[in-house]
Amino acid sequence: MFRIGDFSRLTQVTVKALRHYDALGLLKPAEIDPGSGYRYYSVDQLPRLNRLLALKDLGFSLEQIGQLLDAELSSDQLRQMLELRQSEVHAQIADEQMRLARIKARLEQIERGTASDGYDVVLKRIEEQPVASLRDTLPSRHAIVGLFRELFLVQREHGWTYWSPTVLWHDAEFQDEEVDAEATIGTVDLIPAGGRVVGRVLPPVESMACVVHKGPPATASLACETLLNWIDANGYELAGPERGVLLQRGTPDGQGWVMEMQYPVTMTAIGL
Amino acid sequence: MFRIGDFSRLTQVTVKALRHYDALGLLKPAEIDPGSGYRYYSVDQLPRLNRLLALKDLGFSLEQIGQLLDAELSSDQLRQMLELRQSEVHAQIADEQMRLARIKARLEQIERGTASDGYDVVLKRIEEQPVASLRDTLPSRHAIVGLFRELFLVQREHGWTYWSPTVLWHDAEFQDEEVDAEATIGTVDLIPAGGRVVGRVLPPVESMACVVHKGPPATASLACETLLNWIDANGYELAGPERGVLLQRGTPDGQGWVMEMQYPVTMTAIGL
DNA sequence: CTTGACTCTCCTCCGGTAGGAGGGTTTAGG
DNA sequence: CCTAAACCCTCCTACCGGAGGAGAGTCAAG
Repeated sequence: MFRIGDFSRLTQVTVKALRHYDALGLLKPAEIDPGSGYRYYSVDQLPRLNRLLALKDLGFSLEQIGQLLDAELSSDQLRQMLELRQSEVHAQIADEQMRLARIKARLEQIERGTASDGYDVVLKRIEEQPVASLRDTLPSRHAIVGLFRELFLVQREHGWTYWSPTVLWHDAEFQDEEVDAEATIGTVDLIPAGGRVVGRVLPPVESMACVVHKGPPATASLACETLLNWIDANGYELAGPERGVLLQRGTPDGQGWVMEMQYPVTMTAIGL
Repeated sequence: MFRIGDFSRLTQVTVKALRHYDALGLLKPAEIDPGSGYRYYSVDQLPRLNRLLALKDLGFSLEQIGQLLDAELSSDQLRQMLELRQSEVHAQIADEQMRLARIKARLEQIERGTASDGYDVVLKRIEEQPVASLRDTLPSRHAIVGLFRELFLVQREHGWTYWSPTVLWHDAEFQDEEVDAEATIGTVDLIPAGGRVVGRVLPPVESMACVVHKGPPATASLACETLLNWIDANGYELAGPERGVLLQRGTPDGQGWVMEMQYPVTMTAIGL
């Protein structure tokens, strides 16, 4: 019979942990002195403790270990739990490797001196969204202003409430002539059919890489660049039309503008 | 200005989290209504929140993020923190992969039907230990009994207190003739020089793979087998003499014996 | 004016211990 | 027999990043 300190030295398990396992019912001491409350352990308990430690090493929680220790596990059930655990660990490793990729990308950014001040890329889910939409082929990207002017004319005419003016660039690659652009505003009002402005629902996007750009729309190129670098460096690829969301309209002299550039992405085959 | 719920929808960050960041001083709302306590956020706060989220994605704690956000980080300091983080993530991935290996080994054990009932391998550090030692070349492993008999004769003669009778098998490979064996007992008493029994200190072992075997010493072969399988399956290799520690002496009819088999191990080159 | 959606603060919970306060017990030596 | 050191006990708090809920107050639309 060992006192808790001796048993702790024997097994390399801290006294605190042994008491904790006792409290959780995972490893009751062979005997407890009713007078002093001292715990006394016997060598017979070593196998149980070792099983506990082995399961802990496999990453099971103490609660799960409690079930596994007492449940006289059929080897089939044990296998199931192990397989579950295996896939969990797999998932976690994948997670950590992606994190590592992000850190590396960041470090490389610093090495290259591409400061990308204030641009931080965030990956998020975008919900589907009902919009009033006006799509056309434009001579250049700048012409998007005219498209929105036309859209807002219709909006004011019907008195629709709206939010988040958003442009979608439908061209697979960047170009500055014959641009396929779509101007949209979020709204729940009914859009009459037959006009140039149509009602539709923007599809949800599972993975949208986003940066916020403060400044007039024309100065957003560095933001876009940062975003594209990030996407490349982290093993993603473009998976749909780029969006530009106007979060706050500024003044004509360039003050107060805030917009968010959004690129739908998926993992590349390499990343998986 | 957004109320917390709207800001939450905009950024995909839960209301709870936003309040938490406020409490920690990571992201104070642009304005708080003194009457109602309502938090109001502005688009100007998006860049800061995005930076926070980006750092969180890299695995920094909120406390670290607090420093990074406010410290006007020199890019050099940032790089150092990123590199530190990188090595931490590396270490964690290595950890998880070893865990995965252990789980796989366990699953394979089940597949093979090698039940290995009650044998659970534990890796621990063994401290250095002063012992009285008697080493000799034996005709067979069984002859270890005679070696211990001689050792205990000397022990009783001097009245040494002792603990943990331990045998060390010095042969690099298993053999059953001309066995190089060492019988030891832990003791702090002074061992006189000149006799067959000598005093020495067993070296500490960083990684000792151990199993506890209940039953007389002669029946320990399954335990050893389990241990060797485990060592192989988990990417370790033998790194020193095998030890057998007698934890509880039983009766001659085989009742009450408890011993621990110990193999010093190191990672194989592959494992690293 | 009501209703329903929204917000506030404050509390507990998760896991697996670590650390410490405050007090009792055992053991070895003088 | 006495004392000091080492050991043990229980109970409380802290860590991390929130989630969940209670109970109460606030806002906007009809």
